[in-house]
Amino acid sequence: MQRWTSQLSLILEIVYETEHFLSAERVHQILTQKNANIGIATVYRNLKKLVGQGLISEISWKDMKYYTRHPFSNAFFACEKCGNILRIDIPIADQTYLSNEIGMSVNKWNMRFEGICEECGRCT
Amino acid sequence: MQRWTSQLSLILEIVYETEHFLSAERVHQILTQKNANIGIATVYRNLKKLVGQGLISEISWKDMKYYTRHPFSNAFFACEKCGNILRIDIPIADQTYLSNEIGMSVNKWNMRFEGICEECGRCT
DNA sequence: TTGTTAATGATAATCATTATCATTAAATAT
DNA sequence: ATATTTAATGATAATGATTATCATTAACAA
Repeated sequence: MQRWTSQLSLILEIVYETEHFLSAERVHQILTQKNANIGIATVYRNLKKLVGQGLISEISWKDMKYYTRHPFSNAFFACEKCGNILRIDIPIADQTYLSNEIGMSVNKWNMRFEGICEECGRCT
Repeated sequence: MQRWTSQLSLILEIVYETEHFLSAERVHQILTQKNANIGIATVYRNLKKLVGQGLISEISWKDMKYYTRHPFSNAFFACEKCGNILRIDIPIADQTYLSNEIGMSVNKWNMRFEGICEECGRCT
């Protein structure tokens, strides 16, 4: 059976209070800032577990994995300059709309966009 | 300046004659089958170079990178039943349209859909 | 044909992630 | 409340895909 540990709780909390994507290392950083002394292995373990339970979701970009509180399907924008990964909401990202557009029943999707984010675009 | 080597040529050829995604290791395997004795480091190096030149494109899936002859941006549909990965063309996948929709300049995108394909849907 | 230097190949290094294992602490039974 | 069971933790070693290093090779221009 599964045990609800304080570590798991804290990690879930951090992912849930963040709108965008976090790497495992970033989660560990935040934990340290909060004076929670949790081993990096436990962070990796619990993020993986939470994905398995469908509470959060995971994407791969370049050489790392990133996590977000939005389970399942996501659209995200990765800035080529600052490296931030922003979750975005786009109207086309609708299950029914997509199924019609594609002509097959879509259960899950993942859209990755790369470019220059608003902030980086402003300060050329 | 850049040099057109026999190794680069062979690697590009292999990616171009394959419709699906290939890992670096798979490319190396195929090279070996063709009796081309090319070091694995060269395979990685040249795949990366070809991506940089926009001749092929790269995705990250789980813990590995995969390469396809379709440059830059791709839409794929993975059938959960038969496991086939179909490359699809969808009208929403237009650079300008997407940039407007998202509000940031999109240079590159990648869409992965998962569900039941037409054929599998027909013969429930 | 020769000189320059980018590319190669063998392999060591890197680095994100996972496995190991002794110890700790949830959850359950007493 | 206490003891028991065993999943979870934390420190760290191991893994594995990818990248860096460097002596050697081979494109390509002169």
